[in-house]
Order: sequence, then structure tokens, then C-alpha cells
Amino acid sequence: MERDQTEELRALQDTLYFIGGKWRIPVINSICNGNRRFREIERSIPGITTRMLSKELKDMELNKLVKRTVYPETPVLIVYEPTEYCRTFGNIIQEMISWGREHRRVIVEDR
Amino acid sequence: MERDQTEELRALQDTLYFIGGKWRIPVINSICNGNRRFREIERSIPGITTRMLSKELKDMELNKLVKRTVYPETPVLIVYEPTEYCRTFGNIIQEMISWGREHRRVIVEDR
DNA sequence: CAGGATCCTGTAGGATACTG
DNA sequence: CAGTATCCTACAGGATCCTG
Repeated sequence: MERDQTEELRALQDTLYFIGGKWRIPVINSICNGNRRFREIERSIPGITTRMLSKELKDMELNKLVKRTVYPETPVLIVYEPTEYCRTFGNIIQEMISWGREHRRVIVEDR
Repeated sequence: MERDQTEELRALQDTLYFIGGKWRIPVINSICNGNRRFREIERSIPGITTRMLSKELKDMELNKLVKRTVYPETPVLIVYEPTEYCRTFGNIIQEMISWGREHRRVIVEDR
């Protein structure tokens, strides 16, 4: 118990603040998985609404998590790409996926 | 893109469902750090209210994340301990802490 | 110390419809 | 396709006070 709990907690809460919200992690995951177009990302995350995805993407762009590119073809083509920064969540996401896999039965019981 | 996105996403969302909420992760972290008494845990997490901590602990007990033991001394002594199950979040929490540390400056800017 | 009981509010997020 | 615009509300979570 000699560790600095306060500093640890701050780091933890910074992260939680950043990846909070119901859809942030799924959206990061989807984009890092190679989904690029709006509808494509949307379809890859059952349950999300266009409104929420729209908000997430806008916010993620502001926070430098995705790059949005417009190709002025007809119809217009819009592509989202994960930034390097976005990929720094890779470890957390992988840990979450593997936790979810290992504990699926336990969770499922009481849902 | 040959991976099963759906299965991955399900695992991810199971985990998110389980550790969701503002205080769950901080509370798990606190207990895993060795805090045992109610007020002790409370003090280790600035900002949390007795109400929220109470709810979290109750819920975590139901979900087998903590063991609550009553020692009938006077005044009564109550001790919370993390279960092995609780400790399975160790990796996720460590990844979150290290992400938070590495990216502190970036976050701090826009808060 | 270890909580329980109340009251209250903001806002995350859902539903639905529409546009260029 | 790629979103915007509205409207709406449940509920997470804060503030406070109280009790054995």
C-alpha cells in the first residue's frame, strides 16, 4: 500500500472519462477493424442509431481519434480512418474482448 | 476483415455492461489496492458519495465481486474483500492506468 | 463507523422523420 | 449514401439528512 493511489486513480479516471459513453468503445473498435463508411460502421454495431453514431464520429474527429475525408465524386464518398492515437486503445479493447469471452456464461445468467 | 466482428463486439459489450457506470472501476481498483473498510474505500475515491459507494458495493456483492464480512465486535467491524473474480479485471485496469498516464497532457487540455 | 431514505436534476441516449 | 433536426424521458448520479 505504498503506491500512490491518487495518481493511479487520476490516470484511471482520465481514461474512463475519455472512453465513457455507451458507444465510444464499439465505434473505436469498428473503425480499427477496418470499417470506413458511415453506413458500414453503423451496420457493424447493431443497436446504434444514426444520431448516436453521428455524434460519436463528430466528437472523435474533434478529439483526433478519426480522420474524415470527403471525396467529391457523385455521389459523394466519405471515409473515416482511425488515427494512430485511436489505435492506442488497442490494448484496452483487446483486454475487454478477452474478458468478455472468458466470462460470457457468468454474465448471461443474470441478464 | 475475415474475423467475426459480431462475436468480438458481443464480448466487448458484455464487458462494458459489467464495468459500466462512473464508479465501478474506481471501486474495484480501490478494493484490489487493499482498502477494506467502507470509509476507507470512500476516502480513497474523492468525489464518490456514500450513496453511490453503498449501491456499488451491494451490487458488487450480488455479482460476486466482493465478499462482505461482519465481525460482531463493538463497534461492529465490516470488511470488504475482493474475490478472485474481481481480480480478473486487473489487466483491463492496468491498461487503463497506463493509457491515462501516457496521455494525460492530451486529455487535460480540453477539460 | 456503516450505511439507509429522500428528494431532485441533467443529460445520455432512444424514436422518428426529413434532407441534399 | 451521409447525415441533421426534434422531441422526449428514464435513470444515473448528486446533495442532504438521518440512524443503529
